[in-house]
Amino acid sequence: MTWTDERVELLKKLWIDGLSASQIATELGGVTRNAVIGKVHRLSLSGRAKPASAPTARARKPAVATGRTGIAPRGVAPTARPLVAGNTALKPLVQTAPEPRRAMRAEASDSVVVPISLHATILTLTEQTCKWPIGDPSTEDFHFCGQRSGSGIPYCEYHSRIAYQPVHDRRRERKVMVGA
DNA sequence: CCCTGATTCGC
DNA sequence: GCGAATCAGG
Repeated sequence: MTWTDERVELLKKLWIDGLSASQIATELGGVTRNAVIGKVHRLSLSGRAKPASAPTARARKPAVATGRTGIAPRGVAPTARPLVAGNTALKPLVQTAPEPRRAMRAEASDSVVVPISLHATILTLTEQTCKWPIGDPSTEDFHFCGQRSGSGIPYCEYHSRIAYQPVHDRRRERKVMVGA
């Protein structure tokens, strides 16, 4: 894949919007997150909202006897305000989020431990983190479970039990949904 | 483990 | 210029 003007523009937009490198890579397609990060640096777009943090010295190699000696100073000028982004992206998703209905009357104390919330936000969710909504979407404390979920499964083991309540709730019908 | 971004350096 | 490999941190 080549970095066409359009792709670069989209990259800039998404990066500024606060998406992670991997998310952008997925969005663009044909590139890895490393490619995205590399490009971001070449474009000097790095450090998008770092008010103040320790310089955290970083060096990949022990710097053996190679020719390099000095460390290129990296002047990071904190200028623009953070401008926090992301809130708007939460709305649409929330509406689609499943309702945690009180279906779990059985305490589900089988063997599954009630997961403690990791306070995952829309930005920290991935394809393998539990997307079970917790709290009131209209309030600040709203978040997602965030537990590790199985590959491709949207919820952790605990919430999957709640989400996928078997229809045969001891009723006479036994339309087993086999197949998958 | 999974994920983040940062950096280096062979290509 | 590009980005895999690697690092450091959460």
